Amino acid sequence: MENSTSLCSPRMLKGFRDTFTQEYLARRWLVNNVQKVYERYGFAPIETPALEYVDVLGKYLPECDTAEEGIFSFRDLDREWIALRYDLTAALARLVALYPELPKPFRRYQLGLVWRDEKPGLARFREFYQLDIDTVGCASMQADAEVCAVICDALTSLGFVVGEYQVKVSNRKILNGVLEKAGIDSLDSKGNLTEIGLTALRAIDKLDRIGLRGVMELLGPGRKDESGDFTKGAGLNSDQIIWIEKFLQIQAKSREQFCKELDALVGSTVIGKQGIDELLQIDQFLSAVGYTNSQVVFDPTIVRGLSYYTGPVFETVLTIPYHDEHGNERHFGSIFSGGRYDGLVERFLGYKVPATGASIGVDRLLEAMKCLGRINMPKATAQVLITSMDSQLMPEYQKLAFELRRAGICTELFMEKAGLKKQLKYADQWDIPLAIIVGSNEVSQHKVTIKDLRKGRELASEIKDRDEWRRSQPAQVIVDREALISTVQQMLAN
RNA sequence: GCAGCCGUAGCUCAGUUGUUGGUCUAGAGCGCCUGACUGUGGAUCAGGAGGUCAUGGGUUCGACCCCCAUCGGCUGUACCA
Repeated sequence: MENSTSLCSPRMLKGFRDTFTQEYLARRWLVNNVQKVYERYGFAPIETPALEYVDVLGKYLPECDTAEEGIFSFRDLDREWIALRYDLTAALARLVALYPELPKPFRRYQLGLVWRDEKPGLARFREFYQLDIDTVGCASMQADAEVCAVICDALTSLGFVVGEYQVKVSNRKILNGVLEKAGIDSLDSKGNLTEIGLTALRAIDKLDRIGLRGVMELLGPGRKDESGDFTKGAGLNSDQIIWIEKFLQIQAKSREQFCKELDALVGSTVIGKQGIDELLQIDQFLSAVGYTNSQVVFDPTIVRGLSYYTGPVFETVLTIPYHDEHGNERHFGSIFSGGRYDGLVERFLGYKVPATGASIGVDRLLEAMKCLGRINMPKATAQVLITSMDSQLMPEYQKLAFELRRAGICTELFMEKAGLKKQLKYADQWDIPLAIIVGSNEVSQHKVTIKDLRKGRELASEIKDRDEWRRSQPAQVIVDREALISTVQQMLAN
């Protein structure tokens, strides 16, 4: 035996996962459904590399000659800084800039792994899938409204009904209007967010976690959480905070009503007015095609990722709660988010290219659906296991297997030497629904035995006498060899 | 990054407790393997395999238990383009 200290430990990077069949099939089902919805709107699939130059991703720090934290980066043979992509949007901007001849609007969707070198947590990984949809080169609010509609349709295709999800929409221009109204310089001369504006937006973004009072503390001097940690605030005065509080507390029965309330608050600022107009246009489209206020709602507390959004922002939540291991009621985080980013391509081309889109957190949504019992996938693809208890009969088993496969039935043949008991247990462990048993008895009578393991499992609770149970075998049938395929098809069907 | 809690079998954990470190060559449940059942999974019963008590050092006659360090995990918080 090797000394155990000389063995290599099969360890794995934290925040990375192996995906087994059950989860793989569930993800494939989810992705297929959503992609079909995307295509129904005329979006087309593309793919881009996993690696990009760090400066293209916008993450190069020239003064340090290194990449920003939070991304996986390294140098290649040419000593160039490159990195694994942390989202799909940066690559889309690069793509649009690299192929200016692409007819606009350019409407694409993309499924891909992205990587972030951050602290992993509950349903937070360092490698995960995103499934993005974007329209590039269309400034109309109809494109933004369409994104909301796509989100609703995608969730519908996964079995969610109205009332189980909510697309929350706000607009960065409104937030800027509120800050302006409160006398906060949120934008500098180039239109970028200032430090104080950034801190204020971060505070607002935390509303769902720390509550209104927590947000107010963060807007003012700062906040101490229950662990005793202190977070420095934005240092706003109470008059300024009241403006923001008024804004956050807007509640309206409808999107239109929300815009009215908003108008009273920030309609007097140019940027705020613009933001309200944009929301009204989105409402117009959505209302015209029947997306109700319970599906898409205007919500002042939505902020989204801090830098590149320039207009409407979206965030989708599941309104169904779930219960954690302690029995506490909890809610899933945002599963489908995005917004308008008219400035992203400007970095490459020198002029603005309007763009809007959204991204599904595939793994997070999958996790939620698993929690809710909305996805149930088998552990294996085989529907039938042909047991082999007599090696002399192997040619016959092979024939059975190929007949079933030619009929389109996923079939596995047990090839190892093992007792029937072990083989049936194997089928049971992998959730294979049917087992075929053929021994000398069956061969001499030109029959096959087909055992329904799912049905057997159900009936097992009624077992009283084992011998009796074994003699009667209620979950299996013996049929003519010729009737194999039709019987299997019939048994799989119900 | 900061703070708190934790690390004993494949998994979930017991054992360490305010007068104490010796009973531990360390247990349970689940899972796994074998058999009762020479051709039948899930029930029942019997048996079996599986642990350098995270790692390294220290205190001690003696450490799973006390002290220090390291590593790993969980939770909260910060950051998250």
